[in-house]
Amino acid sequence: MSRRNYSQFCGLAHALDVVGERWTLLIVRELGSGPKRYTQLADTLAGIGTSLLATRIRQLEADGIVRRRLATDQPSSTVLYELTAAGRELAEAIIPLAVWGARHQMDDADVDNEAFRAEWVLGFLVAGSEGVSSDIDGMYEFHVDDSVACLRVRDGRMSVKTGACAERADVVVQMTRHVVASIAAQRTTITEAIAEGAITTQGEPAAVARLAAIVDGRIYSRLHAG
Amino acid sequence: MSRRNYSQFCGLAHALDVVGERWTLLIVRELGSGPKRYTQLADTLAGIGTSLLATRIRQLEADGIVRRRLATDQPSSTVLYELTAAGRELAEAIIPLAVWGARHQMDDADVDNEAFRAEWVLGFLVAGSEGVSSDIDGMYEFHVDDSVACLRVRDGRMSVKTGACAERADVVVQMTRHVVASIAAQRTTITEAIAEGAITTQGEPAAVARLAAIVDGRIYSRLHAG
DNA sequence: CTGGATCCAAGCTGATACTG
DNA sequence: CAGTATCAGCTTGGATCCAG
Repeated sequence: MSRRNYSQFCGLAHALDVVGERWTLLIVRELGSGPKRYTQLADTLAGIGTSLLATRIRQLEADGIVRRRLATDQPSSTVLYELTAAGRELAEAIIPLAVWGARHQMDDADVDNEAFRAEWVLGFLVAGSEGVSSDIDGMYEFHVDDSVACLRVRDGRMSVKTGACAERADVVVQMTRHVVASIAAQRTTITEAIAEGAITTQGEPAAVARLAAIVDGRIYSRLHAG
Repeated sequence: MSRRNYSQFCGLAHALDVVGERWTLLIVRELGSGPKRYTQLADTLAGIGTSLLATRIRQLEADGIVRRRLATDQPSSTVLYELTAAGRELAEAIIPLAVWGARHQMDDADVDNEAFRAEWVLGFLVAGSEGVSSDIDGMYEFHVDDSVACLRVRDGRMSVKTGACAERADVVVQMTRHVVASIAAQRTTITEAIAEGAITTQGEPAAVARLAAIVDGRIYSRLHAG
């Protein structure tokens, strides 16, 4: 009944005792961009199988990382899964790992053969809140191929949500996944890509420039630090 | 032959394709505190089994995270495993996850029944280099129960090594694992523990105070941020 | 000291079928 | 829609023994 565990008095070992099994961290990633329904998770996590997904969610609930909630605005008794406070901290804690993966383990060959979502690639922009000055606020809508996600910056913190922005976005940008791949791999910057026309933008030029500064500054301070 | 993979164009998914299997990240953690021999790894990672360890090391080598090297100062042809540049970046990227685990998933009940090493608990002090002003240098030797590790701070960066400091340490501190557990869980600070006599110190009072400020400041800025 | 080989147990995948 | 149940087949992991 009790899961396999490492039995080491070490933060990493304890973290992996809880979220080290296959699929578990990807579920946390999914819920990091807003509450989701069971079938939404099953769709996005292609290959998990309904039985294993149910098991993983149960484990995450038992460990206080995920909470189930009844959607109030939905017609029937639709269940929503959302992160607890500890779960949100976990979702932030894995961002450096995601950035590492984007930088070191993703190459162009993958782009066309893999599943893709805009919110997955926005994730690495949310790398910590301390770098963004708290007077920059904004809603930025990203269209990558046919996928849409919303990046919100407020009070020096960033958050990502699946789908279009709820309110009107300050800036709407459109690009292909190949452009995203180039930026992730640091072969180009968002500023360059906009200048070259690889990214089309709608919105005030000042707001666009602000977004570009955030993203490029973020990427460089993060990845060129080491 | 090729490993199971998630097939998602996402940094986290790609990172987990490479280091998501059981034991892999713990091997990276071990090599984060200095190069190690095969048997050292096998000893520390109790339960892994020699065959699986060999497989994991081979995978990490193939993925450019670990490199093998012949120890020049050793008698025979002893092999040493060490992290590559990408591996060191990975070791840094998983520190927030380790901090999360220490904060949320470790409680007192574990302390006596689990394996323990001083370098494991020093790991969460190394949480990023940007917080330490670059004029603080020092070598701090930690004795926790019978385990010894060395924390070095230089040029605003921290690093952890297994065993006693190579050079003479500025400060030597001695404590039990229970005190470490209390600090990790934020039930006390290192400053308080020293004042109460739960930690004994050797070295100049000014250097001790500097260490205390580093550790306590680091913990609080990291964990009270969210 | 560094692993390879082996055997068995545990975990994962995929499919299908069934319930409130 | 939101799961649970089951089951066969495959892949991984664990433990022990053994070889260069």
